[in-house]
Amino acid sequence: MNKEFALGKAYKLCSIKRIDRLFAEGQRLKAYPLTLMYQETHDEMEHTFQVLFSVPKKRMKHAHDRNYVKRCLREILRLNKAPLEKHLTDCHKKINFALIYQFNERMSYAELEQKLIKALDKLIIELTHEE
RNA sequence: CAGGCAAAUCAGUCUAUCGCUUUUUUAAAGAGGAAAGUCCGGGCAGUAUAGAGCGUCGUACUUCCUAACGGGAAGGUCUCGAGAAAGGAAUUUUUCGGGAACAGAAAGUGCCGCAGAAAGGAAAACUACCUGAGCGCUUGCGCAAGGGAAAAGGUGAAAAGGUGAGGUAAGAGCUCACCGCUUUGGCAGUGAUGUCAAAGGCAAGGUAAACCUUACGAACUGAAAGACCAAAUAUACCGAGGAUUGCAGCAAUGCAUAAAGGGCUGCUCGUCCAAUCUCGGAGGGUAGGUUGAUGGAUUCCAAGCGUGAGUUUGGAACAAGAUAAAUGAUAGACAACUGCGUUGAAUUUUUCAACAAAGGAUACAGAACCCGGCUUAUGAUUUGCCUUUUUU
Repeated sequence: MNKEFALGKAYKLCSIKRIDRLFAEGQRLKAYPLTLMYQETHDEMEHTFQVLFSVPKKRMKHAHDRNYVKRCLREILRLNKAPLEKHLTDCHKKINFALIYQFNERMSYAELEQKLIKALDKLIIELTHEE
């Protein structure tokens, strides 16, 4: 089976300690309506990055709306993660990052796709700059 | 045609591509009627607990159902609206549809604005009514202290039983009939209550969603509860083994080292204790993981019992288990439904049947230990009842 587009459990950032550290020490990258928190790491991981999706309850009151946005984000990342993965493999880097949705209403899949791809491009540029 | 109430059913299906979670991994399964609000009640778990009382909180017509409830079923009472019947009237009976925080006001305390003469002590005399000491004179009229009187007027949510008659100076349950009320007793009912009879001239108005009284119930916490496994690191503890020195000083001692002190002895050796190092064990326990946690007051079907909520017996089924939290995204098709139109029949407003362009799933909403309820949100269809409007 072609695993090119898979985004399984190993990609998920689950450890509470790592999440705490990410939010305490990580760097912030704004790409409205999304915010990325990212941090280079040396933890043992199967893949080049681990990610978590967050939609604040403050902004989206209903659970079904939050679920919808998270699903869309996950789906888009799944389909568009290739460039990021390639870059990280080339540089021999590993990162943890969080995707935070900072908008008060639901967006369509197409809109979100556009925004997220932009954000990922920005992230790659930032990572290059750091070197 | 529109609106309201009640009940029932459903909450899209299929295909392709790329994915997610779980498990017994060539495969199978994967959100709701409210998963929601977290408002009640239980299970489950931990902690506490001799018994009793006070306090606090909750509940409040009756009986029943239930694991339990503040939930439900059946019944009762009162009350509101509409209608009908009896009667001269007061009033009573009855039908249909709603509503009730529906225990106690004769244990005690508090409160009852404005209006009104008087609003709780069985109160109160403004107008009008009756009587009239006395005064004035035109001698049968006027004024009038005081007294009688709750019948009429007026005020109020409410004026102290009602209607009719007798009675009286005028009046009054003062007396009588009927109605209502209260008390007592009989009968019916498991009971709330109902009904019949007798007695009482009728007495202590409302407010308990004011304090309060009475009866019944409640120990507290909450799945982040609780139980278990357990790396790394450090280690009070246990066992085995190693090492126990160097420098300064007469010595005490000081310095160094991971550590090198004390008992037995005059001293050395030895041995014991302590300290220290290495290895092993053990314990608690962090990261992390397992469990709790999905087979149950379960669901469906049938039969019996019960007015009913329910319940008993038999048979069948296993139906999400995630944990920064899965159950999705994209594209297409189908279908419920709406139906521009076309054809046929009855007919010539229209009705019924068939075909059908086009539109076409859109509402409320996402399990977080599990159940029973309640409440709220909400799309569509069907059935029943009620109301309004228009047309014939």
